Amino acid sequence: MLRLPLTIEHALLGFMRQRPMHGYELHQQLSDPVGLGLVWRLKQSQLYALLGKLEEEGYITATLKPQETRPTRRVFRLTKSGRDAYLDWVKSPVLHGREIRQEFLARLYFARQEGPEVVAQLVERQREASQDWLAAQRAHAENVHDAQPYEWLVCQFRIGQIEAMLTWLATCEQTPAKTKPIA
Amino acid sequence: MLRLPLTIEHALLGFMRQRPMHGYELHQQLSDPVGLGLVWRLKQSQLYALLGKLEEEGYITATLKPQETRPTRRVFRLTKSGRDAYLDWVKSPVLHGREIRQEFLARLYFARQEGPEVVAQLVERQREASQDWLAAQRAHAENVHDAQPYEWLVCQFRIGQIEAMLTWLATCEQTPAKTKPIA
DNA sequence: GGCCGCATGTAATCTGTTACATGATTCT
DNA sequence: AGAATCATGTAACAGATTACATGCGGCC
Repeated sequence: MLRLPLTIEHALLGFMRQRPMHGYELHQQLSDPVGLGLVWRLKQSQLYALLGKLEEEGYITATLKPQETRPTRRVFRLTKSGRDAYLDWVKSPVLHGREIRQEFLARLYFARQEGPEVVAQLVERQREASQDWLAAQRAHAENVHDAQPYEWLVCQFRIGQIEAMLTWLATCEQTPAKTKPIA
Repeated sequence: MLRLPLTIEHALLGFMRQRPMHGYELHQQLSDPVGLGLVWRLKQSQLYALLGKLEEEGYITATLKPQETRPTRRVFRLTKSGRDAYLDWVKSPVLHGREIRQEFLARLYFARQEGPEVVAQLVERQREASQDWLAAQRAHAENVHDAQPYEWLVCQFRIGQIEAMLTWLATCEQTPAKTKPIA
């Protein structure tokens, strides 16, 4: 399986997994002010560029849907390769603290739509990764305590951020997605 | 006073404030593994590009220093405008949570070299800003609690990060820079 | 009549990264 | 002999942002 860099491309795949969508619709989904729009934003032109790239690389295919009065839509759907890349992404932890704000929150968004098991898996794997970071930073902080006060402060900052994240991860598991009313 | 975007350019000014430096030396300072290298890194080519820009915009001036066996150095020093921009920067809080990891830690690095009063001012102003963020996020979290669980989780995450930051800010003030031994 | 929404993009610009180029000196 | 350090950059490419282009329909 090909591997995209861990970026917003996967979020696009995530939307197309819900159902086939055209560019304009994807942009609206992405801009939802109570959804992914909270953590990531993308210019329209950039979106079309990324869709072109995803198509070239075989993660999605386009079919034309002529409209009566509007311009013809290009509707994109996932290929097998796109589905695999997405499913791998949505369960994987991020590897650096700096990626949590956007990348992890995006994964969580889609994991919640996949269901509680996927959320649990994502959260658990992220917890393990984060605990490793924490241990490393703590060890490092001890070594440099007196000799390198600035480095120590940087460590302390990171330790605090990671601890807060671990606490928060627990609440993620306990916060279910809105369940659809059984109409 | 002209205003640069809040970025690494100011850190370059900060080094040149300590003493005039040439490009290669700036790059070494910036890459110090127990100093700014912990939070920001810059490619050599990018550094030279930024120095050119800073010179064009009048924040620094260059003088040539021929070496005997090595290539001639271009030594940069701050202009009045560069000094002003730096001094304003090093005392100002960052305006978004995402800027703390790099931008704030960089300011702290230089504030510590300016002395405890500058650290105190930077920390105090950042605390005020962060407390405002915190209040806003808390208010928002209450409003969306049941209706928008994902948005609520995003809020909770931010609240946790800001709280951890506020705790850490206190330790910043209490951690003095290495004092030079009175040789 | 003028602006907003729909739906597609292209072109120019800016920014940053990677790689290359030069050439002497000191370290292994 | 070969690698690393000193010291300057340039050139080519990749990525993202900004602005522009088109054209119809509905709303105020």
